[in-house]
Amino acid sequence: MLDKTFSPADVEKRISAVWEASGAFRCGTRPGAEPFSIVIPPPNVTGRLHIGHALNNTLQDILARFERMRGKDVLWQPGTDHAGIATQLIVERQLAERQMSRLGLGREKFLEEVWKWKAESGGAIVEQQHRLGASADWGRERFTMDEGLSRAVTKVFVELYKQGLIYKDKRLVNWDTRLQTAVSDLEVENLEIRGHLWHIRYPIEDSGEFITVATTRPETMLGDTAVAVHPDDERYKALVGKMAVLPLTGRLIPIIADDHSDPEKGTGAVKITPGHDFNDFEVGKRHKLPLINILNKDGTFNNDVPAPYRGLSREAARKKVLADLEAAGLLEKSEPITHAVPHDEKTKTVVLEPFLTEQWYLNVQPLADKAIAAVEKGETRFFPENWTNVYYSWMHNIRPWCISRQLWWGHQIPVWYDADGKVYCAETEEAAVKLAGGKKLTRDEDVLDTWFSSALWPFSTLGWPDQTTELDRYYPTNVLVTGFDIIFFWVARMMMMGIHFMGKVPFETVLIHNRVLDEQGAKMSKTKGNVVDPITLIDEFGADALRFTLALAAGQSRDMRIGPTRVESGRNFATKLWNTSRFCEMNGCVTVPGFDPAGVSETVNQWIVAETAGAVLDVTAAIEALRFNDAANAAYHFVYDIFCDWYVEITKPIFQSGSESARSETRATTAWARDQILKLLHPFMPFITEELWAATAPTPRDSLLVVAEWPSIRSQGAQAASAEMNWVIDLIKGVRSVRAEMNVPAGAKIPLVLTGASAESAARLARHIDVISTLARLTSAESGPAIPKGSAQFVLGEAVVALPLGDVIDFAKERARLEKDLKKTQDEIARFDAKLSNEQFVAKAPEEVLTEQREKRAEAQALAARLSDAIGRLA
RNA sequence: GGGCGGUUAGCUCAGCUGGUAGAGCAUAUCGUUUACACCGAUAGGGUCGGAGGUUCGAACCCUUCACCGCCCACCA
Repeated sequence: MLDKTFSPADVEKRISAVWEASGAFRCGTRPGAEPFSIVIPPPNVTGRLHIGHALNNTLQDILARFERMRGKDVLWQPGTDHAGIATQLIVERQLAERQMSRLGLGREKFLEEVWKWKAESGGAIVEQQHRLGASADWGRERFTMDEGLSRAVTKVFVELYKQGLIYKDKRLVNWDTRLQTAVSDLEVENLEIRGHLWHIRYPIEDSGEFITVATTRPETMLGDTAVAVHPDDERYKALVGKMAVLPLTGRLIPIIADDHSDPEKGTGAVKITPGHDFNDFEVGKRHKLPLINILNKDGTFNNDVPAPYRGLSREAARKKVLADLEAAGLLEKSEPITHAVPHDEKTKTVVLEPFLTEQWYLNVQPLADKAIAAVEKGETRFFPENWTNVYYSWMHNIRPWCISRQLWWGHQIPVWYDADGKVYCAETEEAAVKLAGGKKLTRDEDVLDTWFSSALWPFSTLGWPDQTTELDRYYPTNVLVTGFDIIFFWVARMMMMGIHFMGKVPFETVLIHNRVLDEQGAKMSKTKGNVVDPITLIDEFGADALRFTLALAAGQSRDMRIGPTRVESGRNFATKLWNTSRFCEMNGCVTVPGFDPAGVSETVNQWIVAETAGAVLDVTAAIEALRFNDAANAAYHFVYDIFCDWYVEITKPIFQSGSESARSETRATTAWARDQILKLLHPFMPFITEELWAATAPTPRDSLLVVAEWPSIRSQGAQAASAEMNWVIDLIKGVRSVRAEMNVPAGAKIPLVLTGASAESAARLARHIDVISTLARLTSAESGPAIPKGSAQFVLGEAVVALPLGDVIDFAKERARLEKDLKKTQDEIARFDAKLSNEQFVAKAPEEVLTEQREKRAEAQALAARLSDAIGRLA
């Protein structure tokens, strides 16, 4: 017997264990079956599941479970990412709390600490994925720093190096002054902030004149090596070639002409600081200017600036430079402006500086060309399609990828140097030493960008570089499910690496899902404190409720809003499902082995079979089309509006007073329909459906629901049955509506007379009299020739339904109600007439539209006639 | 500066190839009839952001404007 209420917590825990023990999530157990594979976007191993993950994982799980039920050999590949910077930062912070430091520990000890932290916290997010019900092949879980994946990383690096695509270069990078590592362009976020534009006078050598430059970063003037003006700028033509005296340093710097200078901006003269500005670096190269580095790695000023500024932070230096310029009378003015300043994309802090360092770069251009072509050829498709443009625009403007990081946590670069600094790139130290002819070598200290290993995920997790059977069977994967924020970071790079190393795109479809916002539509962030924790939601409402809510919200728009009130309605739906299953159980609706839905003879059963078949088609088509919201909606509508509201209600009088054969057929059909519902909902709500699947069967089922067969239904006589049941439903609805408007007490039973009815309608009434009487609360229901006095009336098809209410009826009210309906109908007719008398419309509209309009007009006409007839009879 | 989304019922959103709008939540009224008050019945509620245009016909196509949001860019 099912409990009175559904308690998700107990059930989820138990069912999880059952699935795990059954091996249902394992790939490769269905040898002949068509493979279907998805790789999970690996979350940060030490992270926590956030609502975005919950959405992402839910959608993947829906696909995995759906395809598994359709008989495919499903591999959903799970795993986690080492997340270099984020993880290293956390561990450094923890060390700081214990008065220890990374540098103090040294590389080896520090890495031990990180591994320890990974071991401690690394299970958490995977545990959370389990709680969500993720049906990944957990036995195959991978970590980007696993031995096998590390081998893939090394091999890829070495190959790319040999191909000349990886090289070392000394140029400006985005330097994180806090972590003291390079970061890639993608990790920089330009944020608008309020600042000032300072106008500074640079004296011209041997003259009393000045040239005024405008800058938002006055402190960098200490590293200026030129002033640039536009070649065509008449104001400054005479000054080109002269020297300016750089204030505070006394250095002489040339005034040069360069297109970079924009006469419209600032003063039209721009200070050039090649060591600390990307544009100026280029200008410097063009004009062979010296490059002065004025910063230490931590962002403080170094010894190449005049003594008073040495050791100052950037902020302090700015203050002092401005004060000193002011004192020297060289600060002309400052105007407040808002301008974009590079921030660290994760922490939103101003820790980045353009900084001259030597780094490893990957020339991605040739890989990008192939990756673009693959999408153009349709080998990989984005869904929704408009994300293709985002992919293209970035790929078309791709720049060399800075892949080295000055961190310790990550894949150490497989490069060794001899005493002369000569490079030996090899997969192992032994191989490098061999290359070097036995010389003593030291390894490159740096590690690779985290995304370098993530880029290999679709094949490294399948065993590459070994030629495994999994690689053969599951690559390329079918669909990648991810958010738009990592199209560049991850999707694009997987495309490039996949094509380059596997010769094939890594996935056929890229499903870009919504970004999750809070209920007010704000981006969730820890600082704002509006983060919705999916685990809290699961605790409160159950995993099924959360999943269903997420699926329902997963439309094609860019964002979705999620919060407790929405999940609550998902919970209510789960409860509904639970309760309707209890109803089935209480009425002895037990699955009948070998039940043939096409063989039922009761009209209502034929109807529910047809409706079920329709729902199966809708849900199936929607999931296939990756339209999760449509799929969830179709299932919801069927369960709620068709099964619970009508079928179950209609079966009540049958169970109570139907014939033995009708009752037994209806029991079997109800059980069957409930089973189909459990199947349809399983991808969305796996726990409760699996629980009900077992609990509603008197003897153990042939299989768990998770591996049950996805329904495909044929039904017969559907159209006639549907027409009949829809007529019955409309009749009941009509009565209920009149009762409500006439304020007939809910407890009061009333008689019904069907007048002007066709033989078919009369027969329908007779056939379903029990059902109609119960659901419409009638004392009697019969066909009759005339409308009794004192009747409320409504039109049903060709017939008029009369409800003789006697004293209860309020004639004024009834008249008003009917007149309102009549008015509405007449307006409709007028609209049809206007249309149909429009020659243009008649001439140009397609025949079927015309016919349809004529039919609708005729219907409305007939309805109007009956309504006015009814009104006439009231008098 | 370039690009992309969005603007539909009080709120959150559907509306796939053009035939004058749907759901959930919320609201109102009624309600304990064999599951379910995490419920049921009934009802109200929209000039589909504005303005033009194409069309017999536009929420849907085109132009333009407005507002909101996102992404990219070498914005001193």
